[in-house]
Amino acid sequence: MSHTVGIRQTQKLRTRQALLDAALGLLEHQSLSSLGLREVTRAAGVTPTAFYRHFEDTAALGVALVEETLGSLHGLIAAVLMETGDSEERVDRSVEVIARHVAAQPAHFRFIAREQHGGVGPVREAIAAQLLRFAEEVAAALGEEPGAAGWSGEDLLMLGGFYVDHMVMTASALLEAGPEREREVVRRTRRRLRLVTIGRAHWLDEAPAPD
Amino acid sequence: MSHTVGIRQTQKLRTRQALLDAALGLLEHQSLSSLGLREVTRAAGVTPTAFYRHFEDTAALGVALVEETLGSLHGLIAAVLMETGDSEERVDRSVEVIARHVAAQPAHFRFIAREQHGGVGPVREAIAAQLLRFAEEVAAALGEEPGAAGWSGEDLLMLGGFYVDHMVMTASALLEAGPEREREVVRRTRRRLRLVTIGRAHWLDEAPAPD
DNA sequence: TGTACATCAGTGAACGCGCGTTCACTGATGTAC
DNA sequence: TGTACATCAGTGAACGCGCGTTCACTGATGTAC
Repeated sequence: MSHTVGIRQTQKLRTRQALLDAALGLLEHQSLSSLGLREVTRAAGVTPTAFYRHFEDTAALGVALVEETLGSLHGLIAAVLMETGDSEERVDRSVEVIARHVAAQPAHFRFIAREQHGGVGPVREAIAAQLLRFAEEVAAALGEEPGAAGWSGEDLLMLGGFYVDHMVMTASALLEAGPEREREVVRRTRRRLRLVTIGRAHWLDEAPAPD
Repeated sequence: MSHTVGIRQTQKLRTRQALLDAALGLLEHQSLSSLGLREVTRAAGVTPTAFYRHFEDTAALGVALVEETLGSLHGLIAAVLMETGDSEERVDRSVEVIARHVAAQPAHFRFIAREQHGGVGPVREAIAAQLLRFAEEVAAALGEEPGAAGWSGEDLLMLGGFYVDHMVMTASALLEAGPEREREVVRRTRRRLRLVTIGRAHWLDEAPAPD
C-alpha cells in the first residue's frame, strides 16, 4: 500500500509509452484510420496481442495521443497573452511560442492537424473538446485586458476561437513549409494577427448590429 | 473522325464517374489513406480489375476528386467579392455563397477538409495548389477595390490567403455542426470576417514596419 | 452498305500476404500469512 | 524474513478474411477497305 510505484506498473507504463511513440512515428506519413495494430506493435517491439493490455483499438490509442499532445498545453497561450507589453509584442510572442513548440514536437502537432478533420470520430471529438477549452482560456485571458472592456462574452469567445484556430492553422503551415520556409510562414502569420489586432482596437467603434 | 462522342468513351466516362461517386460516398466516414480499391469497385458495381482502366491507384482517384470539387469553383468567390455594395454586404454574401455550396455538395467539401492535411501526399499537394490559385484570385479581386489603394502585393496575397483559409475552415465547421447548428456557425463566421474587414479599413493607418 | 480485322473496357480466377482477434500459456511481480 | 498462492503483462500459435495485383479472356465498339 505504501509502495513507491511497483515494478509491474512501471514496466506497463513503459510499454504503453513505447506504443504511443511508435504510433506517432508511423503517423507522420499516414492517417490514423489506416494505422494497423500489428504495425504499431511491430515498431514498438512487442507482440500484437500485447496491444490489447493497453488500448481497445487504434482509435483509443489516438485519443490518448490527443491528451498527450494538448493536455499539457493548457494555460500556456493564455499566459503569454497576459504578459506585459503592447498588443503587437504579445502577438509576436505568441507566434514565437507556437513556432517553438511545433519545432520541438513536430510529430505531435502534425498528428493534431491531420486528425482534426480525420476519419476517426472519437479522435476528432477529443481534439475538438481540447481546442474548445483553449478557446475559452484565451477568451478569459483576453477578457482581463483593459482593451476588452465593453466586449460581450460571446465576442470574446469568438475571438478566442479565432486565435486558437489560427494557432492550429499556423502549426500546420509550419510543418508543411519545413525549416527553410518557416520564416516566411511566421512573417505571414504575424501580419494576419496584426490585422486582427487592428480590427479589435476598432471593434467597439464599428460594432455590428447584434444580429 | 466526325464522330459525335463514341459509345465506348461515353460508357468509360460513366464508369469513371461511378468510381468517383462511390469513393466520395465511402469517404464520408473514413480517410483516403484507408480507402480500399476493392471497396470502391464493389460500391461502384464493377470488378476490382476494372479500376485500373481509370486510375493507377486510390491516390490518383483522390487527385481527380480534388479537381472535381475545386476545379469548377474558380472565379466564383472573386466574383462575389467584386459585386457592388459595401464591405459588410459583400462579406455576408460570401459567407452565404460558401454555406450554400457546402450544403449542396457536403461530401465534396468534407473530402477537401479531411484530406487537406491528410496522409496522402499527392492529394495534399493538389489541394494546396488549388487553394493557392483561389488565394491569388481573391487577392486580385481585392486589389481592384478602391479601399486597396496603397496595399502591397504581398499584403493583398496575405489577405487573400486569409480569406481562403477561412472559407475552408468555415466549410469544415459547417459540416461538423450539422444543419441545426449551421446558423450559429454562420453567425460566428460573419463576426470573424467583420473583424478582418475593420482591420483592413485601418491597415494603412497603423501599418507595421516592413519587418 | 457489308465484311474482316483491331481495339480495349470490363471480366473472373488465382496468388500470396498481412490484417485483427481468440486462446491457452508463462513467468515475473505482488500479496497474505 | 520465508513461503504459498494470486495476479496479470506479455507470448506465440492459430484462425478466417479481405486486400492489391497478375493474367488470359470476352465481346461490344471502332476502323479500313
